Amino acid sequence: MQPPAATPSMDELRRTFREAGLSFTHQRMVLYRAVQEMRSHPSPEAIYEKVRGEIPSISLGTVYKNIRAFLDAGLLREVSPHHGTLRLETNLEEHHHLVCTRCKTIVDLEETDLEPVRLKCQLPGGFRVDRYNVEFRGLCASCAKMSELS
Amino acid sequence: MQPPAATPSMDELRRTFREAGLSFTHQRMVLYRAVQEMRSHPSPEAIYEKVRGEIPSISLGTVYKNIRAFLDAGLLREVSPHHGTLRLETNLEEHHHLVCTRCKTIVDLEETDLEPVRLKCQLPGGFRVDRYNVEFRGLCASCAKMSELS
DNA sequence: CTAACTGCAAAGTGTTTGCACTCTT
DNA sequence: AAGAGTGCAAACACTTTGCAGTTAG
Repeated sequence: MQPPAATPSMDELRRTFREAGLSFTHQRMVLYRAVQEMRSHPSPEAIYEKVRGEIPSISLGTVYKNIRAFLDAGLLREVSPHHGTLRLETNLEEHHHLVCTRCKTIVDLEETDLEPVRLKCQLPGGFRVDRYNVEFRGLCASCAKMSELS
Repeated sequence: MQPPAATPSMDELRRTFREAGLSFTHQRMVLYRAVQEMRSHPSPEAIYEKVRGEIPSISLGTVYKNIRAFLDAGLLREVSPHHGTLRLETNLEEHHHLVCTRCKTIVDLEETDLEPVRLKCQLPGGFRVDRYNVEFRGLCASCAKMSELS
């Protein structure tokens, strides 16, 4: 269901890091490989636990610093643009979201603004869906304008 | 674009709270109305700021406790099931998510598993979409089984 | 040799909890 | 009167930051 997650060779990694402007350290390499091997959308803590098997002396701070470096370099992404603070929803109807990834503004789209989403495949065994929601990510008008100026 | 957000009358609120098993207090009422008036998916902090205009002595703790009460009662929802902890994404391709709201597991669906999402309307002025992602929420097989037992 | 990275500990956020007091029912 | 809710402060969980020592380029 996922591409085979071919663990990249040392040399490929060297290049990847260099292109991202990151120097090649043992910790960094092990961290990167660990995340690639975990197909499970891991948390920093989960990555830390896994990597400790290989580098027992690694610190959680290093894990966080490297995750941030990977994110900034576009080597990794965050699942949700709203981790960090709780955001509340008043509209209990089925609806969708337009999210500005810069200022975090959320705008609702009504369900009827979209053609219904249709699955072409079966869902993984036994998963019971309650509802779905489409999230469009991008920049709102004012953030888009600001980013053009730079 | 949103239903008129008719601020509920005192009596309607009394009933709403009673049905939710919540007693009717001044703070609660002002909080609830404030959230309904803010069509902006507010954070707890934003709600606190707004409500302080009306009840300067209210505490942030009370705001959090009431938000939790509203969430538990289904009067409010969280925008993201993953606020709280950073979750990382290895798959940089366009794809979608199946999320178990109980154990927070995330499973990827490939883009080709879905018919393309089609908008029936214009996006609000000037919004620039980079990508979109469909999030199916529900219970995974094992969590579904566990919840049947209770 | 210099700049970047690591480990550790301290500081920051955002959120929950415990407790004495007050208000709703 | 009993139970629920409030305010305040302390405790927590998650994440970032600062710094001295180490390593990569």
